[in-house]
Amino acid sequence: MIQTEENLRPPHQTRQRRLVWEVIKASPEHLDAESIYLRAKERSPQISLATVYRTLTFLKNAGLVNELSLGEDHNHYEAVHTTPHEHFTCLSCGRVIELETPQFYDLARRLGAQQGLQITGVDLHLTGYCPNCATT
Amino acid sequence: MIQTEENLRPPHQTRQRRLVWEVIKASPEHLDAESIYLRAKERSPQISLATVYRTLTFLKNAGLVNELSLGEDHNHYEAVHTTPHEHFTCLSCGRVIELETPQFYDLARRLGAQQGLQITGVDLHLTGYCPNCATT
DNA sequence: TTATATGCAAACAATTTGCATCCTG
DNA sequence: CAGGATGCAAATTGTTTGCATATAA
Repeated sequence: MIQTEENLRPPHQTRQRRLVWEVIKASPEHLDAESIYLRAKERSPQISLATVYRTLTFLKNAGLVNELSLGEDHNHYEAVHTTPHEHFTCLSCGRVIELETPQFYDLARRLGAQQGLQITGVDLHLTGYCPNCATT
Repeated sequence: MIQTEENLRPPHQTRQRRLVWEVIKASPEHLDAESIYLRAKERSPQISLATVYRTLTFLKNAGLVNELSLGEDHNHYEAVHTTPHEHFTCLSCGRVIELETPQFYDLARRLGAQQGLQITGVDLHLTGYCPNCATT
């Protein structure tokens, strides 16, 4: 059926959706679907992994959650920050560090504009060695 | 067996490896494994997808090929350029544009250093609208 | 000749989907 | 009560692996 003002309804507010969203918001790290599932399960043992994935899609569309590709074979998720930021992964210990460097966004927009590109998203993933692991 | 100077042999030079490498070098776009497989198959019909994947791993380790995550559920591959560059994906038409903007690398190294990070890799993926699709 | 590379098919891991049922609004 | 959301299991997709055979050096 075509969605019209008439029949369009707001999405349902369910225990599972609230739960997944709370798990993501509560975590300082970037969880993958499995971890979100396990944490949600602690509070709602019947929740299924499929629902977690469906909810993640829902939250992404709602603009509440970011999906991250950090070079692994599965994705990670984070609550959308008010301020844009980047991710750094240490090649030695695997730690992921967040950086708030708006300079990248300015630079991206500026350089993009020079080529006629309208930049709406900047996804920067840095790799290298963190202070603990740096060789020098 | 443990690899020593004694028993270490150079990798074999096979038709399949040459073929996969030529396909990648010859393509201006960023092919995925399946596309590489299909193109290689035109010239060597018996080649298998498994060999393509194994060769991609081999070429990555050799530093000849880059693996790209462009937001899809599968990876893309490109020959390593002499100059670093970034990728831009148009959200409207899907076109991928390459940008050569060393500024990002300088900025990344500079900002990283400020936090004690030794940056070895900069993976930047821009999204937005290309000149044809820009709404202005 | 001998370790390495290949092809095939089976195994895997992450994610998606069909369907019957449940539940929110 | 009606349409959306869930749970379960099965299906898909991208990628990897075991093993017998073929091949480069």
